[in-house]
Amino acid sequence: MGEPRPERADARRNRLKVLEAAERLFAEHGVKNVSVDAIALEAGVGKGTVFRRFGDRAGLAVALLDEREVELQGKLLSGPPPLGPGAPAIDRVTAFLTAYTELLDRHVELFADSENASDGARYRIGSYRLWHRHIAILVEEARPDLDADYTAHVILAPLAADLHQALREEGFDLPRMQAGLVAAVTALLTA
Amino acid sequence: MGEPRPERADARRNRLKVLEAAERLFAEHGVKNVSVDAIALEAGVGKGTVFRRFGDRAGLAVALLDEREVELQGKLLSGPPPLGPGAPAIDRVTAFLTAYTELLDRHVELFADSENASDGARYRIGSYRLWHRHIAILVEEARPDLDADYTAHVILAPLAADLHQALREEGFDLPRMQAGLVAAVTALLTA
DNA sequence: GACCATAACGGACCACGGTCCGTTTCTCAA
DNA sequence: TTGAGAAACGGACCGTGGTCCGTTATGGTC
Repeated sequence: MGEPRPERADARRNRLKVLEAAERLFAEHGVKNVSVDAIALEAGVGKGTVFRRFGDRAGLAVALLDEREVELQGKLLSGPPPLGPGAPAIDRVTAFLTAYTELLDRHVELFADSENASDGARYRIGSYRLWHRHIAILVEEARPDLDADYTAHVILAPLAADLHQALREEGFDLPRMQAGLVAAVTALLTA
Repeated sequence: MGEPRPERADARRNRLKVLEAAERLFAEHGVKNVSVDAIALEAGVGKGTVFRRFGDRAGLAVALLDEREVELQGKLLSGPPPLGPGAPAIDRVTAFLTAYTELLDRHVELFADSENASDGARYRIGSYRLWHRHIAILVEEARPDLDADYTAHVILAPLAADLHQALREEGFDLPRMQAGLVAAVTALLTA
């Protein structure tokens, strides 16, 4: 890990152009109907630039989600309870699941794209790691007899974007899923 | 639903050739290092034939998994307890999860491929449907106060192949995951 | 056996994600 | 200001999944 050199001016310029172009095209045509070529074109940038910057298509989606996720992360780490510290574990988990599903529901397509990293990149990126650690700590608090690390993955699994999307299409609405999830996880964490 | 016309002789011949070729190549080079072109070539068949028959890459994986899954399905529906009918719901769910994770662990790559149907095809195919219905019935039996339909999806979510794969790579072994899953689901289904 | 409707075949073709590498732009220090 | 080294650019290029449609095999009928 060397020092992270400041971002070069042209790099920053292009990064913003790409993000902006992607947001525009995604909003207009739907995430999955927009190719990376199209984004590069709209941004007035070479395709190689997009990949250099974001790694792959999923990375671009991650970048677009980032600011919304960061907001939630901030609330978890230092916001008011029950999302932030200071409430019982079950309440905090419930608050997290509710907030996350809200976010997920509003940006399913983007999440779906961001989770599609053929290899398991999804489980290695920062935000998943953070959600996982957060939940694991709360599991440990509520049910020290369980395998907190693994159980946290179990709790996060139903938040997969493709499942959410499929269930929406099957007629489930958000409140029903939130209620179901909270009920399940509450049962799980109540000794 | 019209009558399903018997399979034509050449079609059957080619179907078997493709399945056989795929199995061979997958075993030798790893599922994700084998292209559909390569399979068609090895099978001595046009690429179009493969797609006509199996729809897409995921469909081919599904076909390869089919016989193993059918075996488990049979045991669920009419085998001896606790997998089959006649045991308490929790025991049946436990037995199912144990058996399924066994299967999943043995064929992760294939499962991963089969679940990669960019759109949510995964949740629409027969086997998922069947697992879901099975679990939903047992949830209903054990915890009639829960939303059985949705809860069944929650219980199946941790069985996603990409998660399983990622956790294996992170050092979790099968018994640990089985134990964790059974513990979680037991807690969930115990009122 | 000849004929026909129909289903299956197969490979050229396309779009897309991702890589590569010669060219351009930036930064910073002298 | 300039020059050198590093970093970023960008578009030609590649492999892959998936489609299309003219050609060929199949199996029933007379």
